[in-house]
Amino acid sequence: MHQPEHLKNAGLKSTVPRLKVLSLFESGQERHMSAEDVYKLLLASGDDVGLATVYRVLTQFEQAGLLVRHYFEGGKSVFELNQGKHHDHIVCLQCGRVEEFYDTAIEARQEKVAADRGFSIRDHALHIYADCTKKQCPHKV
Amino acid sequence: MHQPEHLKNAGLKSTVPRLKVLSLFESGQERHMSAEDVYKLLLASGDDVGLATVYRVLTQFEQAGLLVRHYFEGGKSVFELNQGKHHDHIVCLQCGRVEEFYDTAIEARQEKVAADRGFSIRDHALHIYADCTKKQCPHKV
DNA sequence: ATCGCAAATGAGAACGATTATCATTTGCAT
DNA sequence: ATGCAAATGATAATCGTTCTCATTTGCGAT
Ligand SMILES: [Mn+2]
Ligand SMILES: [Mn+2]
Ligand SMILES: [Zn+2]
Ligand SMILES: [Zn+2]
Repeated sequence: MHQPEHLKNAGLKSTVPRLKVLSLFESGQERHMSAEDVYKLLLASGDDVGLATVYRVLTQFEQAGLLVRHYFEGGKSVFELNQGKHHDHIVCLQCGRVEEFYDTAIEARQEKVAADRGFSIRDHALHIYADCTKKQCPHKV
Repeated sequence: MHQPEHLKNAGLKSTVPRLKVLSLFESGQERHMSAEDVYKLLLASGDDVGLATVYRVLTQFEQAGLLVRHYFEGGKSVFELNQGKHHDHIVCLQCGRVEEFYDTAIEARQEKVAADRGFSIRDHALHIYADCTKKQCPHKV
C-alpha cells in the first residue's frame, strides 16, 4: 500500500475515511465523482463514512492537489484524481458520459485572447455539452 | 416603449414584473446579473417584485431566448441579454469584472475535437479565470 | 367600461447541495 | 499505555433555487 505516503506528503494525517476516499478514486472504477457519488459508493461497499466527512476530505484533497474539482452544469461539483496534466471535458447530454481531451491549439489561442486583453490566465474550464453519435451511448443509463 | 412587443413575440403576456426585469437588462447598467442581483436592483429602484417571480421570469426569458444563462463557478447562475451572437467569458478573479470574447479558431477547433470523438455539439462554455494586469482593475470592488 | 377566467404573482414552505457546530473518537508522538 | 490535537459524524444551518397555493391581474369577450 502506498496511500498513506500520499497523504503524508500532502500534510494530511492518514485516517480511515481519507484512505477509503483516496482508494476509491485510485480504484479507477469511476473517474469523475461527486460527493454524493463517493458517499454512496463507499456505503455500498460496506465502508461507512459520514457525508460531512466526505465533503471535508474532498475539499482537503483538492487543496492538497490530490484531486481536481470541476463545476459542470447541474450544480454539483465533480472531482477526479489529479494526474498532473490539464485537460478539458465533453459531457454527453444523453448518458452523462464524460470524455477528456486536450487541444494544443485551443490552449494556445486562450493565452493569446487573454494576453490581448491584458489578462494573465490563472485557470480555465472548457465544457462541451454534446450528444454521442456512436452506438456506445446508452441514451439514459 | 417596445418591451411589450418583445414579450408578445416571445409568447409571454406583458405583465408589470416582466416589464421591469426586461427593462433592467435593457438599461445596460449591468450586463451580467444573477437572480439576486436583479431582485436587489429592482428593490433599490423602488419596484418591488417577489423573488420567486424574478426566478420564474428569468427562466421564462431564457426559454424564450430573450436571455442567456451562464453557470460560472460559485454556484449561482448569471443571465445576460441575448444579443444573438455567442461569445465566451474571461472573469477577473480580483474584481469580478467579466469581459466577453469570441475566437473563431477556438470555436472551429471545438467542432473538430467533438467530431473526432463522435459527438455533435449542443452547447459549450469556455470560462477563463484570470487577473487583470491593467490599472483599470479595482482589485476588490 | 365591465365581466370572467386563465395566467401570473408573491409569501412562505420545501428542496438539494454544501458548510458549520460540537460532542465523541482516533491517530500518533511521547 | 497516555495525552491531546486533529479528525469524525450526526445534526443543524445556510444558500441558491423551486414549489405551493391563496390572491391578484391582464385581457379577450360582452
Ligand atoms: Mn477529467
Ligand atoms: Mn456575456
Ligand atoms: Zn452518450
Ligand atoms: Zn480585475
